[in-house]
Amino acid sequence: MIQAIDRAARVLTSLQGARHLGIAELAAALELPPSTVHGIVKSLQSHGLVAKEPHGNRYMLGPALLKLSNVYLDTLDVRARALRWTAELARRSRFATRLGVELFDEVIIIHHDPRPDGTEQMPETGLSIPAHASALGKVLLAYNAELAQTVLGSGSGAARQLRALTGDTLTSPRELEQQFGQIRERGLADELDEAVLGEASVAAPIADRSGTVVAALSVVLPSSDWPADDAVRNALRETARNISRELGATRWPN
Amino acid sequence: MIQAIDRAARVLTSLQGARHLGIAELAAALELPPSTVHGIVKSLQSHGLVAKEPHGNRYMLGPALLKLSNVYLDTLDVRARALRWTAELARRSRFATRLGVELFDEVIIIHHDPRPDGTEQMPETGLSIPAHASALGKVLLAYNAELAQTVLGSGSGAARQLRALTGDTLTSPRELEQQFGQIRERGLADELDEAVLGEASVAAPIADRSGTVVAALSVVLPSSDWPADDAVRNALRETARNISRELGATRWPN
DNA sequence: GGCTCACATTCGACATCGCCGAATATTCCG
DNA sequence: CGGAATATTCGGCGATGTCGAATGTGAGCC
Repeated sequence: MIQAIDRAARVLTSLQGARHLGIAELAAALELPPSTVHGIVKSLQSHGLVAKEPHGNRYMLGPALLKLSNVYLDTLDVRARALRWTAELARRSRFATRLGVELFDEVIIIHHDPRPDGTEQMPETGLSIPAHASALGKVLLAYNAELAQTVLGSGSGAARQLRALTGDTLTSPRELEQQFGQIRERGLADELDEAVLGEASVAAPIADRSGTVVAALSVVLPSSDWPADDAVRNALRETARNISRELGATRWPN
Repeated sequence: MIQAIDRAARVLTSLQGARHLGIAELAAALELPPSTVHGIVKSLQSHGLVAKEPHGNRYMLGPALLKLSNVYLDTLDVRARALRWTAELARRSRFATRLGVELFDEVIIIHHDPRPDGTEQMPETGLSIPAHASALGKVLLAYNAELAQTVLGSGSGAARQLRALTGDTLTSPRELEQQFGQIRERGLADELDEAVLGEASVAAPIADRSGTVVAALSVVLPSSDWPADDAVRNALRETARNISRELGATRWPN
């Protein structure tokens, strides 16, 4: 791990959490001398990765990130191939759909089709949700033991507490692990009020050519509509299968 | 400029251009030994800024960029305040609108309202366009001499050629500079087929509390509808003014 | 309006940290 | 199954980034 790059990344992460920070604040956050932080920030700034706020002397994330992230989305094969299918799923199910991939202990939404009822809804692409608190995340965890290991805690019976987002968030690794067997069996994961109150979701795995689960697809429904009826669950499973097939998968988990 | 961070940023830029690259290809692009590049890439990877492609051994941009860019957009004051206004402008003008900020010699679109005719349109947020080939860019250049300096070439009468995107792109710094006076006078910049054939646009500056132009707003119209009629031009100017006012500007350029 | 303080920024010397070449492991070809 | 191209690991030398002190700058207070 190259020290300077590690520090630079931590600067970006700090700004991600705090939006606007001065050199001194950053220095405190990273436990480094201000002059050191200044050098890092200047380097990042010269590439547009951070920007100085117009008239203050604090720094914020920079516009280059937007360009990079746009290219990132374009390079994702899963996403490109999934778009048509998810739109169709949203239309048929009358619910919003999400496509997510893993980012450490979170799921990041790489595509979102709003619920097709004509209401204005905030686009969710780019949002990230703790893996253990979402149907998307549970799918990714259930099919990736290594990831589950790192998220749920170090190995054996460690009763590490996970972060609760609502009163219904499952915070015990054991409870979650118990769900994984069922998820693998049914090819679907459920979640009810675990990330956002009033919101539930069902997710299915998407596999690539090698059979690895590379993404998850979910439909999001009001908690009052939970559990989703079989028509929706089947449509979801079918859609995930079709996307997997398009990625070259010959067998898939569900 | 810290060397390691500079190199890391150049890795990201290379991946931005080429989508997928192996260590050897990256090493060639940056003119560095492969082992050096490997260290850099590994460091970036450990923060999710680059990712190894699922089964090849090439690297691509990573999901952390998406999360960062999402926060970047949330951080932008101009954007938050402009949203309501641009939606209204799109509705009234019946054209698509764009909000852009400067990123070196380009304009990056930080918000896009699709043309409200119900057709499916690709979202343009995150797209970047060379500053000299867009109405948005011309506005930003006209009101920022320092920026114009660096984009149009080093000072005096250097006849540096700018990149042509279409046959109609203005590639001579002199021609562009001549437009700037008019732009400042009218508070509007025009562009016709200079970035994309068949597409024209008109843009207006957005100023902040200190009177600095921090963003530009444009309406995009089919070339066949150019020049935009006065109703549209006035609505555009009004909208830009309203946004500026909301940012605390007491005087604005147009 | 002047003074003070806190913060950002610059600079240079020391020592650390990352760079690179060679060796090894791995993957992808034929 | 063999060979080549590529990714990856490792360690010693030296360039590079780090940090403390000095300077510049702005804001807030009396």
